Amino acid sequence: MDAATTLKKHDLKVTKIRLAILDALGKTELAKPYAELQAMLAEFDRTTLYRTLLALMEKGVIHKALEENGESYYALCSDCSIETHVHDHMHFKCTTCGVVQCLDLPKRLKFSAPGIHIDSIEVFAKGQCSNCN
Amino acid sequence: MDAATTLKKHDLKVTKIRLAILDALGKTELAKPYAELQAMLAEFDRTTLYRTLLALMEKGVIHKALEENGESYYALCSDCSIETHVHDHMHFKCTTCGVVQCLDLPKRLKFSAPGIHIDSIEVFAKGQCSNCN
DNA sequence: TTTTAAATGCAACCGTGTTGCATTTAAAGG
DNA sequence: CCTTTAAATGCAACACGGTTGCATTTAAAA
Ligand SMILES: [Mn+2]
Ligand SMILES: [Mn+2]
Ligand SMILES: [Zn+2]
Ligand SMILES: [Zn+2]
Repeated sequence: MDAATTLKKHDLKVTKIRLAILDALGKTELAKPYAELQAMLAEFDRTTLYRTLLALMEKGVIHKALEENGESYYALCSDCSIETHVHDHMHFKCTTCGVVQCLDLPKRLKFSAPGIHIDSIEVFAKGQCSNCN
Repeated sequence: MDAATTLKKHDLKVTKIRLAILDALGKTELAKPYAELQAMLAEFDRTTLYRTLLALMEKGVIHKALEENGESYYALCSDCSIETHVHDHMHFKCTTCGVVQCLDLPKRLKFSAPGIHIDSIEVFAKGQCSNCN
């Protein structure tokens, strides 16, 4: 599906920066750091980038893969909508080359603790990617 | 063990702000947001707070429990040192009252993916704490 | 083509991260 | 208890992302 169709499906107007963001994130499971997005989208005002990322996240088009040392990484969602945000995957960062990717989880995670109720679980792993080991 | 002894054990000089940070974090598994620490430690320069948090983390006295929306939460380590940083626990945030705590994991986590090597895993869960459900 | 709610650009403010440098201080050694 | 000095602290300064208000532009419905 092309970017414009994706936007329409999520009730988002088709605008230049939205197409550019989807293009920048590509079609892979790789996440991009905010600074890199900002650089690729330097023609747009950073406030617009900020609000567009918020809108795309809210509508389930993209998600924040992780936040580390004040740096945020963004990636495309595979199958989210404004009412359903499900991420059955973990996030992995290669400590050698710095690449961040979304990886499928072998099985659905299930934790419990006395007295508390868990709604969602995020997993973040670090190590070496296939190119670096 | 008192705060001064803890600092000495980790090769840290006993200073006012270090004692104050350990005092602020208390003896529990509860994590404190940076802003709250900053408010409790307003008598110190924020640069000193910044560098002291870095030093305490490096030496294994405290750890950053989580980063969410640009806000960092800090908590005491239970058994870390400068050469060994092991956190066999998950982090939990109550979406109702906002409390963040370190929770023991039932079992050691083990994930794998083709081609990659995983060194460490962090788990972050959201839900309702025992006071809020 | 007209209309209008939504999107964008711009200015402005805030808080945190980060570094350099001068001053103060913890604590080791005598 | 003094002296000494590496480490810690305070202060200034800058970078950068988050956030909001408001005026202008624009996507797309009618
Ligand atoms: Mn992801
Ligand atoms: Mn913890
Ligand atoms: Zn790598
Ligand atoms: Zn609660």
